[in-house]
Formats: sequence, C-alpha cells, structure tokens
Amino acid sequence: MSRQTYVPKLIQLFRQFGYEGLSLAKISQATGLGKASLYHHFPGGKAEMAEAALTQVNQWLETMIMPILADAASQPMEAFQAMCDETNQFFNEGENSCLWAVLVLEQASNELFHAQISHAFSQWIEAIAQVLVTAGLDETLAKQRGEDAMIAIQGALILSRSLHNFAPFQRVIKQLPQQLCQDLET
Amino acid sequence: MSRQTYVPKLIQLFRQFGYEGLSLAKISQATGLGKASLYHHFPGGKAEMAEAALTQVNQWLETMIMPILADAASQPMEAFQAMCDETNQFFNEGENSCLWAVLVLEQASNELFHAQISHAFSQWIEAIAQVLVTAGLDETLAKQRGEDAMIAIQGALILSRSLHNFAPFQRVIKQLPQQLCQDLET
DNA sequence: ACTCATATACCGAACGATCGGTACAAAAAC
DNA sequence: GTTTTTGTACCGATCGTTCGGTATATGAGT
Repeated sequence: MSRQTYVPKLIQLFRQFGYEGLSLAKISQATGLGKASLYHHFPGGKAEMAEAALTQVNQWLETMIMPILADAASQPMEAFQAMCDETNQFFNEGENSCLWAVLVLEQASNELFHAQISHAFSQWIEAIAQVLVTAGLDETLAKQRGEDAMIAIQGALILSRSLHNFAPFQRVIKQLPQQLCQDLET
Repeated sequence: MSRQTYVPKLIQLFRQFGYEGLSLAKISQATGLGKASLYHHFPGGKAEMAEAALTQVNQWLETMIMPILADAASQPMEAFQAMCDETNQFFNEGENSCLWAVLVLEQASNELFHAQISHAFSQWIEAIAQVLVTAGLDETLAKQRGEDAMIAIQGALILSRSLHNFAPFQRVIKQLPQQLCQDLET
C-alpha cells in the first residue's frame, strides 16, 4: 500500500476532528496502520499527514475545478454549473466540512498551512474572475463575484453544519451559477 | 474576582485556539489564575469554561442584536445597518473568528454545544426574517435572506482569515443591509 | 472585644492517561 | 538476500483533573 492510499482517509479524519483534535491513535485505528507504519509513510509525523491531506485537496481544485473554468470562455453558465456540481459532490451535499476552513480556524495549523490555503482560495477566486472578465464583466466586479462564491460556499457549509440541515448548502449551490452570471450579456 | 471576570478572556482564547487546541496551561497563563483556581470558578473544567464563553456570546446576540431587530418594524434598512455595525465591532472588523464556527467544526465540541449554536443561528435568522415579513416580504424568501445573511458573515470571516485580508469581510458587512432590503417596497 | 466558624479565592504539586515521536527487531515482499 | 513494511515496547512531555492546603474576609456566639 502506497502512501497515497491513506490520504483520502486522512482528509476525512482531519476534516472531522481538526488538526489538534486528531490524535495519532485515532489515525492508527482508522487506517489500520501501526504508528511505526504511519511514520514510515509520513516521516514528518502528524504535520506531514495534514500537509498530504491538504495537498490532495488542493490537487482536487487543480484537476477537477480549474480545467472546467479554463475552458469556460464561451459558456460561463454551463461551466459554473459544472463547477457547482463537482463542488457539491466533493462536500457530499454539504455533509463534509471544508479542510481549508477547519485548518484556518486553528491557530497552530493556520501557521503551518496558511500559504497553501491562501493560495487555493486565491486561485479559485482568480479563475472565476477570469471567466467573468472574458464574458465582458468589469475586472473589480468579477473578482468580487469570485470572492462571493467562496463566501457563499464556506458560509453555507458552516450554517448547514450548525443547523444539522443541509438545505441551505443545497440552495446556495443551486443558485450560485445564476448569481455569478447575473447581468452578463453573453 | 468573580467567574464572569474571566469569561471575555475565555471567549478570546477559544476563538483563537479552538476547543481541543486550547489547553488549561494556556488558560492558566492567559488569565493569571492557577489551574486549581480555574476549577474553583468552573467546577466542570474545560467544558464548562467553553460553555460559559458560548453562553456569553449568545447573550451578546440576545442583548445587542435582538433588540435592534425587534424594534425595526418601521425602518428595516436602518435596523440592518445598526445590526451590521454591531456585528462588525463584535468581530473586530473581521479579525476575530466566530466562536460558533470554531466550535461547530470540531467534532468533540460540536456534540457538546450543538444545541446552543443551532439555537443562536436560528434565532438570528428568524429575527431578520420577521423584520422582512413585517416589511411585506414573502415568508419563505424572508427566511432565505436571513440564512443568506448568516452565510455571508460566516463565509466572509473564513475567507478573510484565509487570505489574511479583511477587505472581503468589510465589503460584505457594508453591502449586507442593501442586500437584505432589495425589492422592499417600504 | 475576642474568639471561632464559615465561605471565598487562590495555589503548587501530583495524578493517571494520553500526547507525538522513536528504536529496533521480526516479518513480508521482492 | 536485501529492501520495505510492520508490531512492540518505550520515551519525555503534556493533557485535563484532583488533592491538600493557605490567605483573607465576613459574621456569629460569647
């Protein structure tokens, strides 16, 4: 079993418990790997495991979301639709929490991972803005809409989790494409 | 010194480090109280300290926000403006993170505090919706706008913290009153 | 006025448990 | 037979919590 085998499980665990809340004992139990084996695959310990999880999430953005937005010049509405579908699936209809948000809210992990998290958000925002600019929107407004999309997704995940009711996330995901495309002329 | 003296410091600490990330050693150092003294004021230990912090935040909602919305029947725009001002101040222009979000994202604390957090969000949403219904808005749409306000605030806090740039939160707070009042006839 | 009792606020030291991490040899895999 | 992977035993540090006890102040009993 290669190191990559266990990364999805790590993502799930860090999402669920946070960085400080997730112990090596839990990881060992959930993966079925002894501590020695964990340190064989991740010599850097817990920090490296979290980094591997975070890197995998960032690669999801790179490989699943960015291509959709890169080829969106002609049909922004359809692209945002596809982006939202993929995002909805990634967050399991809103039941999963976002690793970025979890890590960013903990001081300790924030210091370790801020660069990667900040980069991911910026990249996603910029890609959305680029689609909108190509579609003829003002650059400042386009960037704001990219930010608004991130705000809507993150806020909806928090609210849905708080209420134990995923309808708000579903509604946000459904409305997001139109919201991004409003007043667009193409 | 009474127990209430230390609650604001507890709020700050739990916001900063999360539930699992905040140790009694840190609390002891930050408050100047020995660990044993902390147990004198909070016999229930760390859980009771977090509960006291959460209760205080919920009381902020009750005493600072709810009255604004309760007396808003005639002038919704001004009320939402005041609500946003107070919220902006509470979150220190976006530099503070939200205790609700911090606690809700950690499995352990979520189980302990879900009821209080869920109630707080519901209460705030319902109060906003009530203002909008009184102003003539459809009930379903009013409730959605209440949810959208929570989503915007929470999402903006996450994004601003992730980017180390509080402009998105500032923009959201500034735009929120108009967003809530759009298509209103009064 | 002078004890004595009670209550409040505080503290250092230590508890058992668990934390993240390591050393090393057995055992699988090739 | 060598490399990769793992189980076990172990480490010092820190976790949340508890114990035993001190200092001060208030108030009752006499």
